[in-house]
Amino acid sequence: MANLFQSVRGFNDVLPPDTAIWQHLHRVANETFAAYGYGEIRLPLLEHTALFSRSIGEVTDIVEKEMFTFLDREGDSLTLRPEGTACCVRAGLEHGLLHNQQQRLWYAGPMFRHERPQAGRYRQFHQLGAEAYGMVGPDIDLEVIALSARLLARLGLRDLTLELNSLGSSEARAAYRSALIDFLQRHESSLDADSKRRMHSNPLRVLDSKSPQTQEILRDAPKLIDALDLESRLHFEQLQQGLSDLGLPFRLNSRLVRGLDYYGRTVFEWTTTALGAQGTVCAGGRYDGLVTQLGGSATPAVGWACGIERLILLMKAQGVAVPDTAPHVYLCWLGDAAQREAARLGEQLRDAHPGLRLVVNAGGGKLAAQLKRADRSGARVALILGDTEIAARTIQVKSLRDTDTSPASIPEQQILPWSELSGYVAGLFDA
RNA sequence: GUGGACGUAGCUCAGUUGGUUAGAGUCCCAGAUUGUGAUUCUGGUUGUCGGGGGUUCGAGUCCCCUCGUCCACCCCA
Repeated sequence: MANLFQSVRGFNDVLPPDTAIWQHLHRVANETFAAYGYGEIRLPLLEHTALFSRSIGEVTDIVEKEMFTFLDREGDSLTLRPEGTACCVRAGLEHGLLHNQQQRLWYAGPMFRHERPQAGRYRQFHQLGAEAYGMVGPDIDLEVIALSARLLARLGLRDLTLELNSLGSSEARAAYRSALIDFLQRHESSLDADSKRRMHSNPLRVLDSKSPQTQEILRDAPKLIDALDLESRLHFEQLQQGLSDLGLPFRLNSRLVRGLDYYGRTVFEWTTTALGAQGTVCAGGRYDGLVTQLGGSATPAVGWACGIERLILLMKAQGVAVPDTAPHVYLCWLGDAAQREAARLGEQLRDAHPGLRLVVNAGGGKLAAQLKRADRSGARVALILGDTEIAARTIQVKSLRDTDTSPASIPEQQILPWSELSGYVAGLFDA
């Protein structure tokens, strides 16, 4: 059947088997951020367009061609947020969170970029981010990286690489930038087309080029690491020392740069080879200039963002176990009297056991059909209530799964008086 | 945004050089079993062949346009 409507391209639904993974991820994120004293900030999806063009950079691809921007009824230019950091700084300034103080914040939610969709890259995608304000030293860089490492580990992800680089102070970077442009101009004829274009718009990104020929030329290019100012070099060395102290392995990558203009000094990425071209799962760095750029007083800041869809793809690829959400119990009934009794018993059991997941059969059906639903629901046991049971104030308990994991094995089928039902059910979960 | 592959039942897919009424498995429903699932057997339902246009006596099959998915690039989380 051809559907009358379908979702907008790159905007996806998340359906029940998958929502369990999303919920698990959010639960783990919540706990991990709490473990480091980070508070959640909830931000609107829509901002004034200028917020992003001023922070991300006028000539970046995001601002030039990827934003969902429109005029509202009053003629104001609004944009669905393409990233969270600028929004977070805006909120921090608006509510006075950043002036002369420290803040540890995190956020999660949808972001919007008008790109050609691909697995792990959608027009509405979701990010999970950390932001720390008001701390200059490498200790906070270390903290946010350790936090990201712990989050990824708690999600059960393996074989990730932490890549690390320093972009230096803005002065050092500006000097390096012109040195690099000089170098690139001398080799312009040998560069690939993309790099020629980027040479002027964002020369640092040429370092990232995938063209082997360009990479060959870049071997003789001036190195960013050699251009670092003394203070940035010290900062970077102390961060590396800290990572070693915590036993967090990393790989120095002098080609690691950022697409967004506001980064300086520390930049890092967690990458995987398991996701094709969408290999970056988490990326971040320091952006000491951003708060000033958006009208606040000078405030150092460092943070990162994870792509939730990519984390979930990776969790699936690596077969990460997610807590079971199947019901514990499926209650079958036969006849009108049993139906009423089943509804009453179901509510009673839910009162007694707030963690219990219990489905009461609905929509009728003969016992075979009800048991089939019970089986397909994933429930561990089915309860059966008919006229015979009601007369005796009992209920039949039928085991639907092999329970070889529990030493006190459940007999396949037994009859329990109502008075013992609650105690029996308690043994089915939270073990 | 650029290049390429693919769209057939709810799901996974077959469908010959264009040829009658488009198939399989699975799922779902019913029965074998008036109250016992997952196994078995029998029967049944499910399609504007992504959409529109064209060529043809005839199009799932060929052509054009369009929408969508995927892969790579670009970019990025």
